[in-house]
Amino acid sequence: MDEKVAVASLAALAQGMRLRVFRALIGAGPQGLTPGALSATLDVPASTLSFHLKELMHAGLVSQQRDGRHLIYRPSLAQMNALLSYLTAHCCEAADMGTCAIDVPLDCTNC
Amino acid sequence: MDEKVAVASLAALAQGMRLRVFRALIGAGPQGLTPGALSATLDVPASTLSFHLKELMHAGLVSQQRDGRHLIYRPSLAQMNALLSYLTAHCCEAADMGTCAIDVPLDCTNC
DNA sequence: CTATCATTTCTATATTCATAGAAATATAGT
DNA sequence: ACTATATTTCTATGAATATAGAAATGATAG
Repeated sequence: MDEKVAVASLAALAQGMRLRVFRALIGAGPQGLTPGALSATLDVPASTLSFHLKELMHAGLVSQQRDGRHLIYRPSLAQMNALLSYLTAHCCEAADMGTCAIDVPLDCTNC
Repeated sequence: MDEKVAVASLAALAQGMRLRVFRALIGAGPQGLTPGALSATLDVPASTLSFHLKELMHAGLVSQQRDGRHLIYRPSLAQMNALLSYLTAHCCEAADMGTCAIDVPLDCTNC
């Protein structure tokens, strides 16, 4: 994960509708969801949803697979993990307080 | 953490300069850094830096404390933890694959 | 090969954001 | 009080983004 990708990923999530889409996919897990299901659940026009799914794809946060005339979108858990790690990496490194035991999640109670 | 706050937090981090500022603060840990130090390290004009610090403050991702004529900015680890939890909550809940053992981080290898 | 369904791309409009110079504010030392 | 230092607010300009209707694409069944 480099800064460019991290910024793109964060920007992808930094928008109400997209965050709802992504969380719905996280909730669905590996079985994923179709745009149709998302559109119905989240009550959003198909074209608007498609715009947001494209943003999430571009950021690498979701993947797409065709199944007949449906598309299945799934969360890219590896990419999400990489992002979380990037955000919390090197926590308290400059604080010279000995080892900071945490990595992800970032509790840092012992810093 | 609610959606509004999550979006604001993500938007605060979804910008190159702000992400660099935040990561520098994460690296510094609880001892924090002054705008002067950040400005020098990141090679950014004071006014631009101030704009970004204000955004991070608004999002609740950093805190501010005056120390003489310096200000000290520190990362708000609790807020950051809340954000990470929000992003990864309910992972695979709809996937009816039994318990998904993960919380944060989001490994989800057993989903 | 036509009808239908699922989804995307095109298009336009309205809104929001990043940058950095210059001026203003706050604190401390003399 | 006066000066120096640290930091913020003001201001203007240039650039990026969200929305949703209408048209286009891709896939299947009859």
